Amino acid sequence: MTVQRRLVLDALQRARHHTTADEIARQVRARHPQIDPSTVYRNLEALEDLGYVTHTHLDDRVTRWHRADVERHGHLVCRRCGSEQEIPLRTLEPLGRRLRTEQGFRADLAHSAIVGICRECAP
Amino acid sequence: MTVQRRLVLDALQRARHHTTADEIARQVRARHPQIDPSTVYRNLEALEDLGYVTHTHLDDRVTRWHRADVERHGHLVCRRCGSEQEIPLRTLEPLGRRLRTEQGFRADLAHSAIVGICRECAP
DNA sequence: CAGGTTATCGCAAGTTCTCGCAATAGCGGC
DNA sequence: GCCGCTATTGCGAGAACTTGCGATAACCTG
Repeated sequence: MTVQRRLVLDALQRARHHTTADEIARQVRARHPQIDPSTVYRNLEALEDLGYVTHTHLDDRVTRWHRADVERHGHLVCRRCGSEQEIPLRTLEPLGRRLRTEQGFRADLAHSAIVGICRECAP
Repeated sequence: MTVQRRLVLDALQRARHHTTADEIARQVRARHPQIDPSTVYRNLEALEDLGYVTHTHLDDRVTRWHRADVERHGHLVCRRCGSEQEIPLRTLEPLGRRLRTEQGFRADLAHSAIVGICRECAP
């Protein structure tokens, strides 16, 4: 556990959840400008391998990072207005069970948000 | 419908499905090197707005493009071995209905692959 | 605690995709 | 066909990562 790795973890601790790697890099570099962004990116991956952090995919492009100990949950993202909504994993579990029994596939349904049109944007 | 747009559509027609924008740009530029990659990217978006093409997200990072007239289906991607498996949308429909009635959310369950561990990689 | 092995770091260059802008091509009305 | 308007293009710059590499720090092992 190096200094750099500690700083990445601290920044992640401070930001409540769903932070981008870029944002973390910015925070770390605000206090320690000599730390390279690539170090932050690499440490997020390393910390994920070690089980300290996880990432999810909310909207189409950016990866969001958070501590591994926060409660897991699903996401609904509206493709029209961009709103993000959290839903309990319980809602997704029936599908998880089905994929497990029918395909032998162990789905991680919290990993990617479900894209669609939210109630407010529906015609 | 400009020449460039036609070429992008043709390249997409030729590649069976799940092509990357980068690959399409490469193909188009093989014959017409003066066409800029940014034009390809912009045209994929434009063609999507026009309803000719769609994109999905398979593994974590790259966007995959395909013609809009191919049958829609879900994807299971193994995070360990990277294998991709197609599943009928029918399997995902119960969840779609549930999100619709409980949250008023119209989910597009073909848009993002479901990530997990496939049968072969399971311990 | 010295010596060697391995992991990690900072830097620089490379990828892939995005954006702003001036030039231009397509297109409808005359 | 010509004119003017708008959409589209190529180009250059830039954002957001990724990768290769030599230097350095961490960590065994005796």
